[in-house]
Parts: sequence; structure tokens; C-alpha cells
Amino acid sequence: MPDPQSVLAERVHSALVTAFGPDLTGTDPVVRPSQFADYQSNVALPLAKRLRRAPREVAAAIVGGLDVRAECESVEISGPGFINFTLRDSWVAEQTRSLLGDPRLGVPAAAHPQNIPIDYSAPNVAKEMHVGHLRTTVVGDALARTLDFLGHRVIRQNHIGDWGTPFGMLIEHLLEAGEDSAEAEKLRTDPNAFYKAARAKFDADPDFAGRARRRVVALQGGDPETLRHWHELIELSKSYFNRVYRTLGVTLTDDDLAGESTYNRWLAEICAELEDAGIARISEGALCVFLDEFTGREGKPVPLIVRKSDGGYTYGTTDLATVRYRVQELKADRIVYVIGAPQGLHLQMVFATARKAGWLPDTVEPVHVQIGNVLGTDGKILRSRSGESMRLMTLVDEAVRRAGEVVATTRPELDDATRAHIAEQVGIGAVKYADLSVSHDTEYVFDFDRMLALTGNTGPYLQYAVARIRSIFRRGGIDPSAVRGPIAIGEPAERALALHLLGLGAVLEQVGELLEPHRLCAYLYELASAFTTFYDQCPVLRAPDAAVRDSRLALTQVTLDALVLGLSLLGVSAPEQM
RNA sequence: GCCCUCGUAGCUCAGAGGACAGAGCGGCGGACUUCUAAUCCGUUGGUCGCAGGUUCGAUUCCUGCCGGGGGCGCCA
Repeated sequence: MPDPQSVLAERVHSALVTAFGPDLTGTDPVVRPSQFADYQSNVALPLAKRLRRAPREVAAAIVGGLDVRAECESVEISGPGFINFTLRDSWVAEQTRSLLGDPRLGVPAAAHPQNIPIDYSAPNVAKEMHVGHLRTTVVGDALARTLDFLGHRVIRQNHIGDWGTPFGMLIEHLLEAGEDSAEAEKLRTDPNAFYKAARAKFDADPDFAGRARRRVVALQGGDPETLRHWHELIELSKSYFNRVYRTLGVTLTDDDLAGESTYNRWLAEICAELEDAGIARISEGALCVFLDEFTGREGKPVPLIVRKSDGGYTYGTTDLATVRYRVQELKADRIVYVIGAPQGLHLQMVFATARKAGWLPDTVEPVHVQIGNVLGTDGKILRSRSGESMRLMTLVDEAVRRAGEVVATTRPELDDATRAHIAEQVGIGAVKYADLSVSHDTEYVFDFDRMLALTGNTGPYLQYAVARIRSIFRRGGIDPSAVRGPIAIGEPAERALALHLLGLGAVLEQVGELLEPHRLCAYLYELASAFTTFYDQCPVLRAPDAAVRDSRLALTQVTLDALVLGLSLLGVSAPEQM
């Protein structure tokens, strides 16, 4: 275990148990990065209260039983009772060297692997994906990749909108246009145009509207011919989704599809069970679940409607079915919903209802990873249903175009194909990283210039660090896998870089627990920053002697591996050159 | 009306009850015969919305208020 924070936490924990008895087993040693040393433990202060002793006295007792001679150059008690740790350069160097050639870079696999269904992306059939979809797709994919790397059993669930009343008009429109028509082709390339055309006909032509309504009935009734057309519609949309996912480098495939229609067969049963158990009752003609803890206007209880007065089911019913399915069939330990923040109340009600119905045992934790709204520069929410929203592919194309302009001026010597490839990696990386680098639950203003900025905490900055490292190996004609070290810490920039490299495991563990990819972004940015300082101050190929050169090559190699791994967990590509 | 969420430097944002609140951008001043300057170094910049409370200690937890955003019965 190369991570100093874990090592020190373990040592402090056993020291405090030794000093104060086994009652304190499990006490968090509160080891944190420090501005006054490498790490500090804050545990003595809260412990002092519990033990009714002076904080510094408690700290002294802990330090007395502490054996960190191998790791630390000094351990000091400071201020009101902080324990400051300064690591030995030799230890830092050796731990960093142990990361060479380690595909996990010292990151331990989860001690208790969980089954984790993760629900994200969820675009609608015959609808363009917009910036909101982009965010849940990108954040969800990063979480899926990270949880997977940490050793959990991740089950991706793409809950696409493939059912509901609009499908009557969509199917009718498809029938009129013909399955092989140019109009049908729009489902693959420009789904909103297809949707709008269907909508326009529905609004303007009463005969068409009538056929659309009858078509909905036929669809729900399981009419084979109608179902065939419905499948065709889904197939066309799937190819659109997959094209977007491929372009963006998102891991979702057809195997992960679990759309709304998947749950149709259980909806009647869900309602019947709820009604029989007395959890749901008829109100104003609709079957509703009322829970005491949820009240709305004038203190009236807010219903979760599971069956409308016309007999149709709602997304609440479907969502209850997802909970039940994920617990019973997927054996979930934790269920992750990467869904817009405005759905918070709805999901809470779904979870509470599922608990009451016995579909969600206390051992299973549902988590809503709230995705904040993306605002336009006018400060208003970008929504697909009202008005125009920016087409996702337009946004991506624009990002790639702007990146291409930069590459054209900085690397005129490269051929067009190579420049285009770089522009795509950088442009898409910039867009994805912008979504990932701020906390997922806050809303933010969508701004081309900011997300495409080539300095600061951005994708291109991290990619540039990768490109420069690869350039070193190319220029030196060095096979990265032949780098052996050993590492010797000389310059402050070398020490800072090495120390930072050892912290990857702690960050990833945190991301896995809190489901916050922006913490990985912050870590990688700091790492890239530490590297560029090192790059600036410590020549690698032109190092003063062979030993220093080997040491710096080893540091460089581990940095490359960490950046590439981190970026891959975010779903951002790591270019060969920029 | 009730509930959720946010309010931190001019701007965009971090911040695990702990030491003097941190980055980036912008501004200002430096560094390219260089392993890629899409870079680096220095500097400037804050009543952490307001008022109480809990605590040895609060940007962090609790309560109230003010302000922005969102949600609150048959769209999903």
C-alpha cells in the first residue's frame, strides 16, 4: 500500500488503540494533507474531549506508541494538538518506484465489492440529445468506469424513453413517410426534425391525430403490426444514440439498454400489490400513494400517482419497477440514479414507497446523483420540450472546430488527418471535462469559451501534459516499459510530484464512495500542475547524470500512467501528441 | 404556502468540524539559442449572504431571516 494517507491512518489508529484501549477501535484517525507538513492527524482534539484529557497530552500518548520510523523523517505535535508527519524522501521515492509497471498504480480493489446498477444517459427515442443529456451521460459514464476499476460489479442501465403517448404519432408519421424514406433517416441523423414533423401533423390534421390516438391504443394492446413499427422506430433511434456514444467515447452499448418499455409487464402487478397492501388508494380517480413525510401546497399530502384515472401508468410506476427489478434480479447493493436534480422529490417518494412496499430492503442503498441544470447564457434552463435547445452534435462539432483552429496554428507541420484527430480528442475532451470538473449537483452556465479554454483546470491542459510526456519518450527514443528507476528525490519539484502520485488511491476511493468525479478532476489537475512545474525545472533527457536521468524518467513514466489512467476513468482521451 | 438546493476574490469554481479560507481565469510584472511557451514563475485580490446557537474551535453542523434557482395530482 503506497498511499501515505492510508499508511499513516492505519499506524495512528493502532497507536491510539494501544494508548487508550480497544474501546477506540474504529476511531477515524483523521489523517489529512497538511500545509505545515506532508500530512497531519487531527484525531487528538476530539479524542481529548471524550477522554477528558488535555489535547496535547492525548497527542503525546498517541505519538508515544507510534512506529513510523520507516516512513517518517519527523513527527511533531503542534498547535493545540495536531500531529504533523513529514515523510522520508527515501520512503516516498521507493513507494513511487513501486508504482512502475503496476496497472493499478497502487490502487487497492474494493474490500467488499458491490453490485451496482447505475442508471444514466436515458435519452428519448425520436428526440435530439441536448446538453442536459450530455451531462448525465458523461458523469454517469465516468462513475461507471471508476466503480468498475475499483472492483465493483457495475451494471449499466440506459433507461431510454421508448414508451408513452407520443409513440402513436411517431409511428403514424413513420408509416406515412415509409421506413426507408429520407424522413425516416432523420431519426438517425436529426431526430428532432422527425419529432417536430410528427407533432406538426398531429396538431394540424385531425384525421392524423385520430389515427395517432388509435395507434397508441393498438401499441398498448400489443398489436403485432404496431409493435413491429415501434421496434423499427427504436432501431433507428438506437443507431443515433450509438453514433453519439461512439463519437463521445461513452461505454454504453445495446447490452445496457433497459428502457421504460422493459418494465411494462410489471406495472399492473406493482399497482395491485400497492393497493392490496393498503399503501395506495384511489383519489380523484387515480391510484395514488400518500406518504406522511411528503406534503405540498397548503400542507396537503403529495401523491405519487401510479395509475392515472384513464388507467395509464406513470413514470412513478415505472421507477418503482426499476427499484424492484434492480434489487430482486440484479441483486443490487447500491443503486445509482444519475438523473437531473429537479427529480429529487420524485425519487425520494419512489424510494420511500419502495421501502414501504418491501421492495427496497434496508441493506440496499439507493443514491440519487443529482445532475444540476445547465443554463444558457441568458440564465434560463435549457430544456428539450420548450423551445430550441442546442443540438448535442452541434455543440461537439463546434468544440472540435475550435480545437482544430488552434492545432492548425500550433502544429502546421502535421498532416491534415493527424491534426483532425488531435482536434477531435481535444474538442471532445474539453466538453466532457467541463461537465466533470464541477460538482455534478450545482447548475452551471454553459459557456463555449470557458469549456474550451486551453489553460487552467481544463481537459486540454491535462491532455497537454500527457502529450509532452510522450514527446519526451519519443525524443529520447526510450521504451517506457524499460524504465526501472530507481527514484531519488532531489529537487522540491520532484518531491512534490512523487508525493502527489502516491495519493491516487485515496482520491479514487473517495470518488467511489461519494460518487463525485470532480474530485478526480481536481486531483489530476494538481498532478498535471505538479508535473509541469517539474518539467519546467527538472530536465529529464538532459539531466546532469545518468542516475538523475533514470530517476526522472521513472517519475515521468509513473506520471504518464497516472494521467492516462485518470483520464480513462473520466472517459477523456489521452493524445499521443498535441 | 410547504419542501429541496445554492449564496466563498471582479469572473468561474474547490474546500473531509481544525492552524493564516484555496485554485484557475482576469489584472499587473517576469521567463523562450528550451525534453512541445496550448507552458512556467511572481504578484494583486475575500465582512465565506445576514443574525443567532452548538463546540475548545464553524465556510463546514442546527435555527431564523434575506436573495437566486428548482420542485409540489394524473407529461416523463
